[in-house]
Amino acid sequence: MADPKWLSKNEIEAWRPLAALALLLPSRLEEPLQSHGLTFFEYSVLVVLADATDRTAPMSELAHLAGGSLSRTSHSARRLEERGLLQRSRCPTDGRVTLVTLTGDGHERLVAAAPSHVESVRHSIFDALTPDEAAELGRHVTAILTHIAPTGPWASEADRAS
Amino acid sequence: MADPKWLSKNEIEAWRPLAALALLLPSRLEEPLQSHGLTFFEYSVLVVLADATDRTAPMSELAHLAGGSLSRTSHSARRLEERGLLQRSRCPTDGRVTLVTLTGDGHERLVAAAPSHVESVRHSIFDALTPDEAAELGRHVTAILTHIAPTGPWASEADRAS
DNA sequence: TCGAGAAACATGACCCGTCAACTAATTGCC
DNA sequence: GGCAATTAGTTGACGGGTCATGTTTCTCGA
Repeated sequence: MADPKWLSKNEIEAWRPLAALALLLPSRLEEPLQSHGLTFFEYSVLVVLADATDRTAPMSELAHLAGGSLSRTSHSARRLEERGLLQRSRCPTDGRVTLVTLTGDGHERLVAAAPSHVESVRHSIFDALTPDEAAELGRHVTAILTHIAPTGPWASEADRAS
Repeated sequence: MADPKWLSKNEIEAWRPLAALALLLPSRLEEPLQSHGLTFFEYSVLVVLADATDRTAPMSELAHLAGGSLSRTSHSARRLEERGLLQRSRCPTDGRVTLVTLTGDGHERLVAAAPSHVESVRHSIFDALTPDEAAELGRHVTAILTHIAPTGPWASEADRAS
């Protein structure tokens, strides 16, 4: 129990459900978007673009904000472009970067898919918790994120300033 | 804000990190096992078998306890059998079920891989939280699991008795 | 008892993500 | 200015998961 090589009983009781959730949550997130022809990651990409100024972002920033690798985002962006939901273009000031822009169709698709996604999130997460519990959960998860990936978009301004 | 079709500000603050974690955690779980030639799901399968009586379980029960679909588990079991880490056999009393048994090699592989996995979990999760926070997190996540998948292995005895 | 339906797996096609190259553009440095 | 190192993206091969379908075995009722 005191052996740091193993998890304590309390840690196991916290870890098991978290592992189960990590295995289950992805499918729960894909499910409501599936009927709209979107992956959760594709949905995340569209959300990031919709929030960006001019609905445009460089590929790298898009990857960073959407939480995917550059390769994954590039593949995804190519497929979304083939379906007309976004558009890629060369950055005029830096020939290396690809600018990704949300199209009108892309925005429509996002607006169409959002309600069922929100409904699913609400039903999956918040129906099971009180507001206080949800806030606690958010704080703890943020602490984990900050710890394992300090450079993520959830980083505080102070961290990013470095 | 009061519109139930959208998430409240507080809910968004809880949801965003959770979504980010759902996107990030899988890769963090795969990483330490990769050098041992195991997927996180394969690892979970081996863990379930190691805990089972006679290190054997029917395919369906294995899928249920490991948190995967039957198809996923079947594919995974076939590949693990090809690598000699487990063995499939026909159940003598019911010809439909496939019994899956952990081999000696499989157990060795599991024992070899476990420490780095545990270390990773500890570093990813528990180094960022106090014991009390970890316990809270566990309770909240369990509440979510119970709510979205009441038939899972985390269900209480009372639920399963129905 | 026998035949329809259900249960338990297996399988193959397809899609997605990763990893490892590779290309192209830019920056830095001497 | 020119060349090496860095940055940004792309691409293709490969492996794993899902979905739909097929197969075998069992159950249950008439």
